[in-house]
Amino acid sequence: MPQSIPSYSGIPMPSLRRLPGYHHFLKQLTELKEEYVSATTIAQELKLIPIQVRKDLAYTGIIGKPKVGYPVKELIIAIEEFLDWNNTKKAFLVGVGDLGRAIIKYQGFHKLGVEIIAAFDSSPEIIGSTIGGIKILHVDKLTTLAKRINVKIGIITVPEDAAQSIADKMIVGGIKGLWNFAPVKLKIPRDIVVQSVNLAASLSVLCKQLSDVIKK
Amino acid sequence: MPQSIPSYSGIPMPSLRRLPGYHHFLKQLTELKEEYVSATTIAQELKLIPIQVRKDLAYTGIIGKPKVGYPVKELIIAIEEFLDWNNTKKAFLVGVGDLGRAIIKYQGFHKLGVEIIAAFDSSPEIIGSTIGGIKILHVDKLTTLAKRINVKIGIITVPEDAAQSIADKMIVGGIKGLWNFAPVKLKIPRDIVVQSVNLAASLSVLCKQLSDVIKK
DNA sequence: TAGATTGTTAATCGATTAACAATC
DNA sequence: TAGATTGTTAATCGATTAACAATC
Repeated sequence: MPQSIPSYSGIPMPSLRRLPGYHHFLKQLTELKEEYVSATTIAQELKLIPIQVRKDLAYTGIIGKPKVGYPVKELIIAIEEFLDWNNTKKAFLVGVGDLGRAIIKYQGFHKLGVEIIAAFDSSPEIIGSTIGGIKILHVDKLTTLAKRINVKIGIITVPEDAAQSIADKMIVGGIKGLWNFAPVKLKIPRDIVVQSVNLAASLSVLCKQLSDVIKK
Repeated sequence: MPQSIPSYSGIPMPSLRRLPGYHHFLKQLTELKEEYVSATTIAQELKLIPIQVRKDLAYTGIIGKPKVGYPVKELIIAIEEFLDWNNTKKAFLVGVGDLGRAIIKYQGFHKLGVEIIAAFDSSPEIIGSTIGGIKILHVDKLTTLAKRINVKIGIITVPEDAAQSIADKMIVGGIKGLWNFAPVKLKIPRDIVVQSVNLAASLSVLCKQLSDVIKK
């Protein structure tokens, strides 16, 4: 089997990943009171080509006007609907180190419809404290609480060796989507969705490109 | 122009991104004192298929033995050499918030050959202090210091609106590779390499897959 | 109107996967 | 030896890019 992913709605993964970038730029345009925007303009800003932008946007169901472009407000809404940002999803975060703290405090995920309800750790010093309005609880409460509150997303910011066991607990608690920052390939059932943020991969690519460029 | 990337050594980007994962698994094998490993074994562990593993590994120049597999130690070295991990590269980090702190403290990047030499911020409260053995300096010193010490990598962990100007400073300072955590498309000259960690894209993909799975 | 832009259908390109001979 | 595994060459698949008619 390949690195096959649970059926998602026909959109290619790269297109899906580009959509938030379009949204971001469109939001800037609304501040400038622009009513319409062309694929050409978007492409220039994001260093893409117009045809690619049109293809990507088409997946959201938006319909543009020839000669005019896309209606900015409608397009923003189309992207948000498509990405399901309006549907708030509850999330638990486990592992309140610096990275966990950064994610808890960062306001930007609300607009993606993700709301961190509680955070968990195993260290007695921080359990009971509050960060960015979020209570830090003991990991042991994770599973039962997840079940009770019907939490859908689990954010894993624990060290590598704890990641799998935390993932297991989350899954038992009924969590369906994992956002994983630990450098591990999580072993999970088919019906669970995972996105891993692979920092080592990203930095390695940078180093490799750098050494190639310099060598040349 | 597409999202074209500076000439890197013929390896496809997806293969390049998978290499650190292979390395990680191989390191575990050495602890178990395994001498050889087959593509099949690696594939199972990382949920890939053997042929893909063989193709990826071939880029490093490793030569395996039919029927036996790949020599683990040699393979580890081949990956490290290929990714240029043995060649230590100096890095500056700008933006000492929680995320910046997390990256400074994280030990794992040393093995990728990246050494954070100094960190920068604009907030007087933390300038002068030390985090994880790293001095926090004022951003104004960034450019001249980068030039003097010959720093190659810049890590950008500042808020969105500061990212571009920091990138500019880094480039003036002679930095050639940017590791960017701000949700911005940086505008940079051709000879500069960028890897952006796009958290919004990652989380959006998760949300979309989740809503598709649940809807079904 | 003329020209810019959309959306559709086709062509290209590159990564993944398959087939298979070579080999330990 | 027989069978598992590598590495190479070919086929497939999917994303990107091109071509072009439709249209405001």
